[in-house]
Amino acid sequence: MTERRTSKELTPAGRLAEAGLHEIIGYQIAQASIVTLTVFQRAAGAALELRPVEYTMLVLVNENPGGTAARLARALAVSAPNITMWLDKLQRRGLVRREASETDRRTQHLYITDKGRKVAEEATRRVVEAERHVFSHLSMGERAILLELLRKLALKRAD
Amino acid sequence: MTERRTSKELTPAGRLAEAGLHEIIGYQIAQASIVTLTVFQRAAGAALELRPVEYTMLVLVNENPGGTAARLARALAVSAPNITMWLDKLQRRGLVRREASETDRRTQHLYITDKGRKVAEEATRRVVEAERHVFSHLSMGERAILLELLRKLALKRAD
DNA sequence: TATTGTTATACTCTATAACTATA
DNA sequence: TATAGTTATAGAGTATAACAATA
Repeated sequence: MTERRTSKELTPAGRLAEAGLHEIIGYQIAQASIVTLTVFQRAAGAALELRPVEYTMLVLVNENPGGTAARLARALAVSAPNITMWLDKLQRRGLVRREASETDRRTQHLYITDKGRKVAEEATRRVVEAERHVFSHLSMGERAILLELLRKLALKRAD
Repeated sequence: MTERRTSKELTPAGRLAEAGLHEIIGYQIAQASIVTLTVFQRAAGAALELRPVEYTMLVLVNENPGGTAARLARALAVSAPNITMWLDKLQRRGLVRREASETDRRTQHLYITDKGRKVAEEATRRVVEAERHVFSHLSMGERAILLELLRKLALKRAD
């Protein structure tokens, strides 16, 4: 009676009943992130020695030259001491550069280096390609809708 | 030129340009999970002293009485030593119960306690209510589609 | 040989507080 | 007073290997 369940009612791995979690967005997001984190790690993280947060930082610094560490920390929901640590790591590897501000001497402006840009672009190529492959069971339309709804969800973040 | 961007092209928090990440599912999932983790923590985690993984374990054990720790670990992508630690915690609080198997003496069957069931149900009530409120800018249809697509995404997990 | 579960241990990452410097 | 950034430190969570018991 409880054994003959359709796969839609079972956990993606482990085959456990999960009806009570079916409508909980947080659970489905967590399950989905297991996949996306694995995809990132295999496609780009391992080869380029980048954590997800490091990759995101690189891309954001690349697209927002002169941005500050504080804004980066807000965008990624990472604490101030934490962003310092990650920036230290990226700077030691020569991927980003810190520059003292002339107008506000407390802040520092962030810039990506040529090396950093190459790494970021290579990582993006790899991730995009890997996701295209792994998620090929979703149509282009479904992927577009998913991305749109995820963005809408994330808009609920406190600024 | 680069300042007057529509909010759709900026990070949900911090207001940084993110065009290069726009089509990356992993990034959008990560941003969305910042929201859902916060919602969980505020609505249920803090009051009931439950981590997301603990809540999920409770629900899955409740729905799969007699299931084993190994299957639970697979469902949650948690390592074996890790599931032992989490089960220890839940058992110490009297929320789950371990029972030696009679057919396979290596395994142990997991059962939720009455206390554990109450906690799980209370947590679910709180999370469902909180998500309904926080994500009210999504229509019922949009939420249904989002859940369906997330499930489809998560199906790509290796078993 | 492979699997279940546990212990031991080191490592990564996070959270908090305290501090400096500046606005 | 508030903010940007750093340092110090403790704690949470994870990963790995090694192990015992069983299949």
